[in-house]
Amino acid sequence: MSHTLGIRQAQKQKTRQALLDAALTLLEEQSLSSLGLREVTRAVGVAPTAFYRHFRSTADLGVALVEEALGSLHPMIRTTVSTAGDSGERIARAIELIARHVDAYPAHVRFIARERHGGVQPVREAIQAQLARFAEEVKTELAKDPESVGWNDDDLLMLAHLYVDQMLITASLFLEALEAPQEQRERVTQVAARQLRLISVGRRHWLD
Amino acid sequence: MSHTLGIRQAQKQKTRQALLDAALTLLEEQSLSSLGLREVTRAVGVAPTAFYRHFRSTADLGVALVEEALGSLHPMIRTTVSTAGDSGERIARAIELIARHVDAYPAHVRFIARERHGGVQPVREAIQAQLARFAEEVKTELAKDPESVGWNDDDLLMLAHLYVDQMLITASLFLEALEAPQEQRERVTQVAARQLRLISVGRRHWLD
DNA sequence: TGTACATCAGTGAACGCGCGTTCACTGATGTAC
DNA sequence: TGTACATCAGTGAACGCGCGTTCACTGATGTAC
Repeated sequence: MSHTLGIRQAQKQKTRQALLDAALTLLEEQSLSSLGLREVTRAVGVAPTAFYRHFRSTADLGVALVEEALGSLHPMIRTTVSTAGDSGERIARAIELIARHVDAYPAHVRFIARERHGGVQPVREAIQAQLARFAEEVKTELAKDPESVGWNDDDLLMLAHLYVDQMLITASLFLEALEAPQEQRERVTQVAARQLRLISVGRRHWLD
Repeated sequence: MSHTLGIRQAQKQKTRQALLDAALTLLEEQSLSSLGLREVTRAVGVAPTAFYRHFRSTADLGVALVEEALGSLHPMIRTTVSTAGDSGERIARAIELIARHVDAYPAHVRFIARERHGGVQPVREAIQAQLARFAEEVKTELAKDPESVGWNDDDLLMLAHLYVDQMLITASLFLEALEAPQEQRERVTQVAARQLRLISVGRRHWLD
């Protein structure tokens, strides 16, 4: 008994997704706190009142966008941290993954960077919550690493946050370089790699 | 021949400052891209049209706020980096300074964190420019440190950026903890100190 | 010092416009029998 | 399978409101003589 969604539900989801997509596009050039409900419905081609069938407000839509942008990222982050290979390879792989993600979902990345400290409280909180989850997951993976022998919980979490923050900084730099010449993107890659390397050197000698 | 400003100029500056102050207060709960010119003038108690005597637009006012928030920070940052003492003392002093700054100018700090990736391009660019200056200045101070013997320019700038980003992350954490119990503020202090310590360990062993 | 004119920060009315929200509605889809 | 009723995603008109910008203005301050 497979669950075919029903025509009505399927159409509703399609409209909802169209609203999310349109909002994300509009948010490339403004903040959520200035995004108008009418702008969004106009871009989709539905009546303004249709908006209310899906979201209470643009803030509510913003929270849904956080889920869309970050919800699916957990497995990727886990595997990136726990990937095999020596330190240099792991760093290169992680940065490559970030670069690809920014290429594939630039609007999502921009949205998160922008609204992390943005003017809409529920959205800020949703992002903080997801990032805290990331940090916990990174910590769990770090704990399994042989390099973490002798580390206490607080220090592992501290390091996990450092990695998560660094990931966002790097993503944000790639974003700024999206339409820049290849040369600049390579400079970002290099700087990000060196920063991660410095952190991993610090990690290796933490218990000295 | 001291330069007393003249009554007219003095009054004009006073109004301009009142507009900046009112805007900063309003921006605690929204982003610049949704800040209205009428909101600001209403808060000050002048006619909406008076706004144009001082700024072309709210974006223009935002750029002025960047200057106000970051322009005066350069000497503080220079001295913090180049301060004497062992590594632990320097870290504690730097974090103490950040905490005090956030206490003294919370609205400025929030504004910078919010608009660094915000929806108003000229403001974003003004912030990036100031942060790039900070990084250059930190690099210059780092270069004078005996620990930097053997470091090349790229690595020094990479480290400088790491410090600047870390400073913003820490400031932002203190901001979130502003009205939280003292306990949480101490946790922020501890995590920030450990992260800086890890970076300084990495720095010490960079050339191994 | 006094006078006549210039400057210009702030005013207040007016404008057209798009906003968020309400409401009763329509008609395709879903469901019960 | 066919019929009668229920559901509900999307509509369209209407509302009151605050927005940014224009314009000609006022009256205190500044300047030239």
